[in-house]
Amino acid sequence: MKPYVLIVEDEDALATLLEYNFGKEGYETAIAMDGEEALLLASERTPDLILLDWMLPKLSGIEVCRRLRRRKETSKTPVIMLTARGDETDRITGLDFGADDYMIKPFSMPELFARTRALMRRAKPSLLEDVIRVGDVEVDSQAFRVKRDDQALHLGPTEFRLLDHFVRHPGRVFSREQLLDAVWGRDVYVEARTVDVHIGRLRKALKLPGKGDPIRTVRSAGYAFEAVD
Amino acid sequence: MKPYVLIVEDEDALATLLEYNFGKEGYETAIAMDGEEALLLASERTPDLILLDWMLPKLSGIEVCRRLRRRKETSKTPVIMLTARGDETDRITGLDFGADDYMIKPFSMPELFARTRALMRRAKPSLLEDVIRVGDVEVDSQAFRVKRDDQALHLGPTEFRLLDHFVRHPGRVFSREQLLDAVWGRDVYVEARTVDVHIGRLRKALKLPGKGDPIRTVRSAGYAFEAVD
DNA sequence: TTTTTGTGTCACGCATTTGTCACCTTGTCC
DNA sequence: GGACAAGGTGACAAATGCGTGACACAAAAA
Repeated sequence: MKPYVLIVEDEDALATLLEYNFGKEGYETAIAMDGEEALLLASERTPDLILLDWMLPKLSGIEVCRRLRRRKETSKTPVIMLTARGDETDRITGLDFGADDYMIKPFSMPELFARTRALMRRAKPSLLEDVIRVGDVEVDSQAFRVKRDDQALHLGPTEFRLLDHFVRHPGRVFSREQLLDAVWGRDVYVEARTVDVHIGRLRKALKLPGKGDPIRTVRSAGYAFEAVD
Repeated sequence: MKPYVLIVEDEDALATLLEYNFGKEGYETAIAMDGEEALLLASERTPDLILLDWMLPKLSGIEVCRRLRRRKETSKTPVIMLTARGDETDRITGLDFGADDYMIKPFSMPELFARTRALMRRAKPSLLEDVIRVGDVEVDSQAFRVKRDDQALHLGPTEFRLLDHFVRHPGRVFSREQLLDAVWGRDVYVEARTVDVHIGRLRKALKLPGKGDPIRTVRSAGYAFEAVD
């Protein structure tokens, strides 16, 4: 559903400000207060964008960036460096340590959003698009509408978010835990089997006479959404 | 919605002056200080008009113009070139690089506004109009009048602003918080549920015998305004 | 002033949605 | 086939979200 932004910043005030503004702008956020926590959170759920402070306790921003790049999942995740004026500005400008962009504090929120969107558009355009089609299924996340074969369907909120997530990552298999993280949120506790029930409900809602089931069950692994015609 | 003007100008003083004057004239503005930023901003939100300096760092105005024309969204966006006297005036006069008009610095604001309006009227007349129609609902934001099926309706101020906002973004779902921001203002504190009450009042005010409800409730997400007949 | 109109909250009722469980079906491995 | 594990699903109580009438208060009009 929403793009997931990892904020790595040890200044409480700035971290909170970023979280507030990104939340309002429609992003899901998580905050890491130091480099180690950042790597941990990033491995728990792959972020769609990372805001990375240059000066950090435990591990420097550069080091975090380097390690993120070494991992397969985050090797291409957009990273925006946040630096204070004077932090070896020239080296930062080179961006030769793997960041995609940088902002010098203090910066304006609109500009940060602009760069954020630009980077995400480059990396994962589907995250910013409003209407996505997979096979005969069309999801409009701006109007909150779902169609199959131009037939409007009614989904509950959770089913909608679930489908939205699937449709943005077509073909990929998600475990129940991953789906819980992505659709329900990291903090709520729900039984893993609850996912099954919602998958069932989503299947029922997407059912059309003569049409196949676009959700594939991968035994002992999870579920995937695939195009059918 | 105000027309959105992208100002591409590297001279700080002129850029600020343009922003100030266009803001006062009722336009939304953004400033790009070089060619790359211009392309970035233009892709971020499609402008309704572009003021483009001829001499720019990184990418020349001509090159920017060419690239804008290549993109689908900006292929027909009006572009006014701003040139200093002597900048190969003859070639510029040809306008063969894709601009729609040009002004030689220093120029007079009223003349710039006149050309701006002329170009925008040609490209997108609806932006200059005050009355917007969605389905059978007509809103005149200048005269503060609302009609449905040519039947004049009476709305309170808040209902009017709410409808005005909706009508400018038909089909899109807005959360209560977004509506509070857009209609009440970012700074005032009102309960989110207050939006519900006003939605109810707006619905009642728009009710006409035999006519459907143009406001759609999206459970756990917000409200959207849609054309009905 | 009195009257009218508009605004923001609240509380109650109702319908939908949700998470969980229990029981059933299906798949897999020996 | 039998035994076990994993997935499907109907049922249901609880939670959630929404619509609305009522009300107090403020601002504007008369």
